[in-house]
Amino acid sequence: MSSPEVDISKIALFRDMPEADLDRITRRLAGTTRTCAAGHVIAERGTPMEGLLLLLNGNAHAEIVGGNAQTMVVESFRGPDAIATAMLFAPQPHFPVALIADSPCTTVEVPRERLLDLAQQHRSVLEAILADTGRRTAFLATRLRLMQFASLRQRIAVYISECAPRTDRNGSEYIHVKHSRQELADMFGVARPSLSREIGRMGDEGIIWADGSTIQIIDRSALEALVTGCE
Amino acid sequence: MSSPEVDISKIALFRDMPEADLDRITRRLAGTTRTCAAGHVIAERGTPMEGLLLLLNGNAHAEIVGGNAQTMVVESFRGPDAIATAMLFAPQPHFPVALIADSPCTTVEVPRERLLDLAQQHRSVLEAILADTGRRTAFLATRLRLMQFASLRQRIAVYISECAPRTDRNGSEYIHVKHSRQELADMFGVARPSLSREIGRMGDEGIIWADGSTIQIIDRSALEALVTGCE
DNA sequence: TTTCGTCAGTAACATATGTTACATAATCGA
DNA sequence: TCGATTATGTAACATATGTTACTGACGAAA
Repeated sequence: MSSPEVDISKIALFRDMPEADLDRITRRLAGTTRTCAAGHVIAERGTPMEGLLLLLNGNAHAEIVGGNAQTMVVESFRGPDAIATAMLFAPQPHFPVALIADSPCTTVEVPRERLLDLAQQHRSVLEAILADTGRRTAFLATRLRLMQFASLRQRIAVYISECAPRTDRNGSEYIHVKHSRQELADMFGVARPSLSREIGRMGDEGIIWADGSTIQIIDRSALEALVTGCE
Repeated sequence: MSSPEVDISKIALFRDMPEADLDRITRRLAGTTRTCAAGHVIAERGTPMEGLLLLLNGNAHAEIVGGNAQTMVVESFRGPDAIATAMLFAPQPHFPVALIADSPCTTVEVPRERLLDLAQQHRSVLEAILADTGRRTAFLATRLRLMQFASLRQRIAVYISECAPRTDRNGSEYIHVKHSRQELADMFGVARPSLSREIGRMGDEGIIWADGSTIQIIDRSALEALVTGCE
């Protein structure tokens, strides 16, 4: 393990930090990286957290696992990024979700005390940590509201309107879906056939038209009505 | 508005702060308190946050409001306490939930920059803020998991087993429910008749026996099986 | 006591989503 | 190109919960 593999300068948390400090941290972390093959579990739910987990490279996602095989994907990460910032300082810090590698991942841990030192020394780090935890809290609260009060149809509508649609020459709007139906279903927290059925119905009613990874927006106002209905 | 009404020394966030600093903050905040009558809205969802909201006295609760009349109570606060710590430093800080006064409330706001200063000066404040945000994130994640993967019956079982039961002379365990059925239903995020029905069924099956605000645990192992089934 | 309003239980029905199974289409490797 | 695997659409049925409406119990006010 040589130090060049550790490059934390691209992580938003350390964006405004003096280079000297970055170097010091990097040197300390050198040789403590861990790797994880694609598809494997980086951390299960409940794993105690000793420090801040940095995803140096590779992609991963966080998922909530139910009693049965059902899962819900909560968030996706592309390295380099800091993971689970918010939980690190909770009374008994542990991963609230399972963390799965989507591609080969390299990770490293910054000890908690070290991070606190940095936050006190550098206002930018302090603000970055707090901004990050705030962002994730907002995300979870929104997610909770959507899961509780929005129908699957509404969640689909929200998703589509968040994917910036492109307009072709004929003036019709369409989006390109970057996920399989199973992945979409996991993101929405429903079973795959339920998603297919609902997309089918929305097609029957002339709201959208789905063909593979392309979804065309037929009735934009109907779509917007669905979105406003749950915000 | 005289300063004695502002007493922030009981707020966990400032627990370990030197008295001199406490006094300084208190003096600054004097005269800027706001009051809110019972049942009224302290802050709607989406209200921009300028600073940290301190609930000096009174009780309040946070609720997520759906498109229809449905609501879900997310958290309850008893003053003095700090509210929505986590959101304050998000990119565009705003209340992710609605905040409702349960009894007459007095609140005051600590400007964000002031709080950042304190966090940098006093490690205890820094740790308290981070611990608080972490705690709430964990809470939301757990809540999300329960709402997504646990049936109403399981959520009832979790609730009951979290209410420390008392054992009477005959050895039977019972709990005292401090909420009306409507309040319980709101906490579970379901309609009141659905809750009644499920409690009734659990009674039929000999798991619990509910009589008004008293719930007796008949079959503790069945209850525990429900709880383990969703963790 | 009577009356009125609130709370809680219940039943009938409506709806959303899960579950299972199957057929077809798409993709990929040999 | 072929066969195998995987992804997707679809249908029939099961289940959980929402919705509405009614009833009785209880407590406060007249």
